[in-house]
Amino acid sequence: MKPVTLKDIARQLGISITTASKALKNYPDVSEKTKRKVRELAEELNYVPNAFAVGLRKQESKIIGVIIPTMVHYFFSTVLDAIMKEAEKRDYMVITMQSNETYELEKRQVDLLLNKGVDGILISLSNKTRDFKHLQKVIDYNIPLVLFDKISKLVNCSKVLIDDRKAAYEAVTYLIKKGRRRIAHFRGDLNPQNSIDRFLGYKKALEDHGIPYDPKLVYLCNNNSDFTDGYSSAKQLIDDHGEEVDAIFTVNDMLAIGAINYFNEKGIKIPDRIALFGFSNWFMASVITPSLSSVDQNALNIGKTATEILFEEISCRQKGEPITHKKVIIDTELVIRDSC
Amino acid sequence: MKPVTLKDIARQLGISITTASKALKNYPDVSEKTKRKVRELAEELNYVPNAFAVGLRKQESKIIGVIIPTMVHYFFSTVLDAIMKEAEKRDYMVITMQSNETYELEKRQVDLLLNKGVDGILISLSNKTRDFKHLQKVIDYNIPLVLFDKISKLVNCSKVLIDDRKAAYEAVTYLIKKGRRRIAHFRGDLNPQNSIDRFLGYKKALEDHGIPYDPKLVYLCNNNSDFTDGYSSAKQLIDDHGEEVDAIFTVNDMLAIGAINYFNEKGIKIPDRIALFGFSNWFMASVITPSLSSVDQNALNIGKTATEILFEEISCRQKGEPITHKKVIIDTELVIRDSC
DNA sequence: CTAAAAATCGAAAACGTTTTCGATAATTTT
DNA sequence: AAAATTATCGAAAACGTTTTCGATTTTTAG
Repeated sequence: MKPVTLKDIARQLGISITTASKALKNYPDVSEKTKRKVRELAEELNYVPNAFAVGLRKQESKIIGVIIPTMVHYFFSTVLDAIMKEAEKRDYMVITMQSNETYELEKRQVDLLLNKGVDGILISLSNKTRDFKHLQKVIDYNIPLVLFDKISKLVNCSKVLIDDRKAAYEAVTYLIKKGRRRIAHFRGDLNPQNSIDRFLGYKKALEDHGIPYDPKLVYLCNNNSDFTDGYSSAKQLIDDHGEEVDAIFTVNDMLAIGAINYFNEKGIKIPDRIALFGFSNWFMASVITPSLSSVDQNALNIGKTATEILFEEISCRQKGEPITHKKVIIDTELVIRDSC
Repeated sequence: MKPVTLKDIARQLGISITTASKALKNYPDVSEKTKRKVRELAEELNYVPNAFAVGLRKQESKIIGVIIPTMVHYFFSTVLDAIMKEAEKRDYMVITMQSNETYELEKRQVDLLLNKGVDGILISLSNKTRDFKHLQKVIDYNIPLVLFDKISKLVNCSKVLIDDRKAAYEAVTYLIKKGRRRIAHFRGDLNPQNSIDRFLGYKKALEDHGIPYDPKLVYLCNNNSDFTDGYSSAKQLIDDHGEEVDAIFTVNDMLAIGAINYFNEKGIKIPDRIALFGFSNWFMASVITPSLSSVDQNALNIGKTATEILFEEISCRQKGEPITHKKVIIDTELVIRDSC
């Protein structure tokens, strides 16, 4: 079974391919009668335009590309969900690629997407990306590009992100308002800007409320993909400081959950003896006992906004209008649960 | 900045487009000297073949399509991870679509993928899909199709799935071997075959070990996307049967975790007083306290195998060889943790 | 040195669509 | 009835690649 082409329709109706094409596109120089006949036959034969031919001719693919560090992650799969739904609304399809947190893959995937002729690209950068030539290439090719979540200030394009520093500040301030004074922080790796900003927000909240910042209360947790790191850091924290510490703000929910497991095991009461505040509002935060307070990143909104901006730029480009880049900060929200 | 074409290369070297193309494709009727010159210039100019033109000419897209009910789900995002990695190995890209568990979307998305000229399609069917004309269309178009996880016996194509009945049988048998006698079952909706099979496995395990099947111990949980259903069913179970019940086998981990939350709250000891066994081996199962025993579905293996079969069929089709459909059962594994 | 064989190249068609522009036919105006 | 206008159509080029096949040149064989 071969797909139906304009040629088939034209031949059956005894008209030219040109007229058939124009009839379907509702050109004014085709009679109503012919238009009707063409449309009816096209419907009957289930005609769909060949995407390669259209792409070749019009230089547009109706596809956008997305590159994320990893798929298997509540935040990213949620963002992707929003992206796909926005794309679908506009009859667009989405090619997704995983950089696996490596620069080489990310670079290669940008090339692949460009060569596929995608009409726009969304990227959340890998932690290891320090060089931006691959992104400059996208810009040089005049393909709309929007960075989200993991962005870089060095690239001249639209960006959608949250204010990590402010969000962390609010979370820690909440703990302080609840009477906590010795607040530890489990911070993340030094690379991604996010964890630095969250740390800075933590520090600023302490200072603004007259609580001295104590570096001995900050623990570096390198391995974010596992909750054992949170577990062992919690143990270390108790060993180091004993009864003194009354709260922990963690750079993500995984670490907090590791800590909760440790405290549950040792019979250390949450939140009475120690309170916890996570970050990301992972699905799991609502499921663990006690449930975990966390900062909601509004992943759906990030995905939706980034995609909307991308399509604005795509439409500008098609109309030949100049493109103005935007930087949008998505609001975060404190979700308060039993852990504090 | 315009992409480089064969024409550009040909002109700069004073040769024909034909020769340039053949040089890059290593045809035997091009001299080594010309080949070298073409290849060097192509490298220098960063030439990449236009995907539309290649697609139009060769009738292949180097893209496969994937339709899943939802992206935001540990199982599906893991399968997708495997699919994307297998595709990448073969220089293929993946277009993903979400049916959102509706037949209409699934049907529409199949059409969109076909019209995009994808070289193959992987689908995990929506719960609501009862009609398979859209899949028959794929087969009629001679596009390789592989169903995974949520499959249908009525479609003549390759399939990759687990043996739900056997897996449930093994899980319940494990509980019995551990001395449990009154084993309840939280079952899922009636629609997807999976939950029926898991129920049947549960029932058969009881019967094979001389434990009478008691329908009063089976609870229907409709809402799988939330753990409140597991919570309330656990409460109901205790209200109905009190001390009598000593284990629960749940159709998924979400329900088990809801139940754990209830038992933790009421001080009902797990596994002493009641044991639990989940299904899917969700990431969360290892994180909750007590950690949850579960059936691992081997999502990575499902994705990998399905994709491998798809590419085999794609390659057969290209060579004009006949395609033989396969049905592969992926092994599941009991992951024993603290809940039993 | 000629004939046959081999090596090297390029013209042209094809994939299916879109769009420009010129041609013809039908209609209206003078 | 002739001229001008309008309505309707189709030929052809273009998008960039691949592949067939014929043409030319070079090499080898006789």
